[in-house]
Amino acid sequence: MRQKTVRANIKDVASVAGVSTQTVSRVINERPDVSPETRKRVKEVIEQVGYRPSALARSLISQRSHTLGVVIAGLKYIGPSNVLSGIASAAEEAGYSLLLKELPRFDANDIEPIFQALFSRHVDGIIWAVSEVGKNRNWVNAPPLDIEIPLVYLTMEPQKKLSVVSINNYMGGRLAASHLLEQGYRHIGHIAGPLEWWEARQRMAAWKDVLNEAGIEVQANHWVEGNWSSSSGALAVEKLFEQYPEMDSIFVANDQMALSALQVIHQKGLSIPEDIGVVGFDNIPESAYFWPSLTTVQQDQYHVAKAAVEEIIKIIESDWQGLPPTGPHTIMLEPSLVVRRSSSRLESIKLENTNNKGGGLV
Amino acid sequence: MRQKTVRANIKDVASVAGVSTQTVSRVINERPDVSPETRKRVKEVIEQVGYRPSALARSLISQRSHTLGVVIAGLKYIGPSNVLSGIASAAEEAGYSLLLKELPRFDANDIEPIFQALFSRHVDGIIWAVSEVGKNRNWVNAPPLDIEIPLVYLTMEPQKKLSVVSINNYMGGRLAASHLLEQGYRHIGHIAGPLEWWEARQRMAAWKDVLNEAGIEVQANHWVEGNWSSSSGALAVEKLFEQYPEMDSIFVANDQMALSALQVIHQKGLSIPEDIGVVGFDNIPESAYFWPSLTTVQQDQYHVAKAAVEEIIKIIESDWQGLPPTGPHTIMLEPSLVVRRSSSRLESIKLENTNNKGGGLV
DNA sequence: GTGAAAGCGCTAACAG
DNA sequence: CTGTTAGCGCTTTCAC
Repeated sequence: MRQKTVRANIKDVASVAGVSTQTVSRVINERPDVSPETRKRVKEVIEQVGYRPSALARSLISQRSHTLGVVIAGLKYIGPSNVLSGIASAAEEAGYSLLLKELPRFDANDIEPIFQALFSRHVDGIIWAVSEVGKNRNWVNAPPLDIEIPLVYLTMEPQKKLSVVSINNYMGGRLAASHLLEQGYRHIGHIAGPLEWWEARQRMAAWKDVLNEAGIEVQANHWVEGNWSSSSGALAVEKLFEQYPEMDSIFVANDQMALSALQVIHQKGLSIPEDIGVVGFDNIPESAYFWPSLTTVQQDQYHVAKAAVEEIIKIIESDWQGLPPTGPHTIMLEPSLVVRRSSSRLESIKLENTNNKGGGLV
Repeated sequence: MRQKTVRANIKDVASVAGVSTQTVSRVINERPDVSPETRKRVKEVIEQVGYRPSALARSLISQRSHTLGVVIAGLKYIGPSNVLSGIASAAEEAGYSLLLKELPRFDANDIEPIFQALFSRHVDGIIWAVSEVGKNRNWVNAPPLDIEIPLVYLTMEPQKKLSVVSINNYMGGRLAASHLLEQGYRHIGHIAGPLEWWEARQRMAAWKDVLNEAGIEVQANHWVEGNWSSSSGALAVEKLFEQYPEMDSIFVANDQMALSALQVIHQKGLSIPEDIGVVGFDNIPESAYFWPSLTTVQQDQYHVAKAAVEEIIKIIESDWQGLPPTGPHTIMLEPSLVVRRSSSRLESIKLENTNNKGGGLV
């Protein structure tokens, strides 16, 4: 019972204006070779009948959709949604639309239908914005279909043959651990993210390296694995206190876990940062209002996302212009440290000097 | 310098299989009227040449894209991203793709290009998932273009002629205020969200009504307006203490502001919930780990979103089947109260009885 | 400057 | 059961 199309099409415009469809086409594409009068008349008719060119028909013939596929997971978490926000605004700015697919899980491996759906809608490129977790990158060197379009990955171990854009998690971990050393802490524990995650492994490796370089031996009882959630953080910190009683500070792999760590430490009657220093990772907006305000590593997801969009559009445009394909790039953005109360044992530290978002209540 | 199309199309399949394109079409659409042998052969060829039907071409001819437009704002906040997550999974389940547009601001009013972009890509329906803020609904009764496709709004004042899906914010506010009364608090202050927001007005109105019904007079100095952010919450609570010294509890319009309220109250040396009770709104995952854990109103954004998708798909399918258009619906989902430590002055209260997400550390 | 014809990849309608 | 013809809405030759 499909109804006949109601919206005006190029033919309607042509016949009302008394010209051919080609002429209308020329007008809407702002081509030079149309006489001013004709152009004016056609434009009026377009206004009048409310004509809107069909991007679908255009894509079909031009083989370009000006649409990017975005694959993401965990939108209910703040990180991925920041990423998506960055992708959306960068794409908008560049005149591209976004076709969104959310994976049901971070380590979903049934990706073929995803690619199918995106290909069949002729996206010009794909941004794979799912963090590297477990074996969810197994397919990258043996893709499910021939991927003949640009593909940029967000947040994964750089690989020669792939375009990857990521925050440098390892450097972030180093910032955190080094800072605790500078503050005079020497027994620095670690609450890791789930080690299936590349990001968690990087942060942990940095912590180890920094301590080793300072001549401090890292032992198996000095760290515990969490799962990013606040509840896992609470369990982890309890365990850490048990197995590492000399501990005087903790580098926690994200702010959510750090939040519950703060709470457990309070309950033990210990004071922060005097007895125990705490540093988190992410700089979620609330962390400035934790009690005490949380020192943390700032990673700018929004700009990583922008960089990814810019990269993919560069590739698309250049290979549409027949330019030689630029080889795959790796782009690593550097995180920064936001120093707040939870780690500031030395009074000389100036708080919030790396962050303009308004200070915590110290 | 556009390259000739590389991907196999229906003609290629047809000629390799030695049948007409029509037969191939019948096979990919699982039509019954194809002989088993032909079907088998065609399917083999499809496999072999890696043929993927073009959704674009199909949409063009069938006038259906199986794509939904989603317009949203503030993706970097947790609420909107939860909403989007719900929309994404419900759409996926129903076999629809999503074309995403993020508005640069909640009260953006330059919506015509948004509609253009969505229409020109022939979306089957639009979910307007931007909260009602200020005058950003001015256009609903005089749309920028003829909107001939289903449109469902999320989170706005119900209107007779529109399909609206929302959490019942007013009831949420009532739950919060009533709970504080039950706990024996009598001087209940309020930190409102920005009153440009419909949701903020609803929550505030409920607070007023509940107090009035209990015979408590609400005065202008009993509330302060914030802007949803933690920093505004800190300022608001300071101001509230000044202008309403007898205050013994606060209903805060979201959890972020409640977080900084807790912090300020601590700094004043007051104890929660004994001296001051606090109730928030949203139930963000961290709120169970605030200090003390936060009583709050749970609104299930994810399910609101699902309801919206189901509603719009119902409309789409029914008017594609030529059924009489079902009139616009209003769907209101009820929030629930999650009782935690920050408001539990009476010991008899059982904590966390309405929430299965694992308790706060009380 | 402008138009006619062909076709992007697919499906509806009708033959046979 | 299967093929032919036409055409979705647009753009790209190539005439005139």
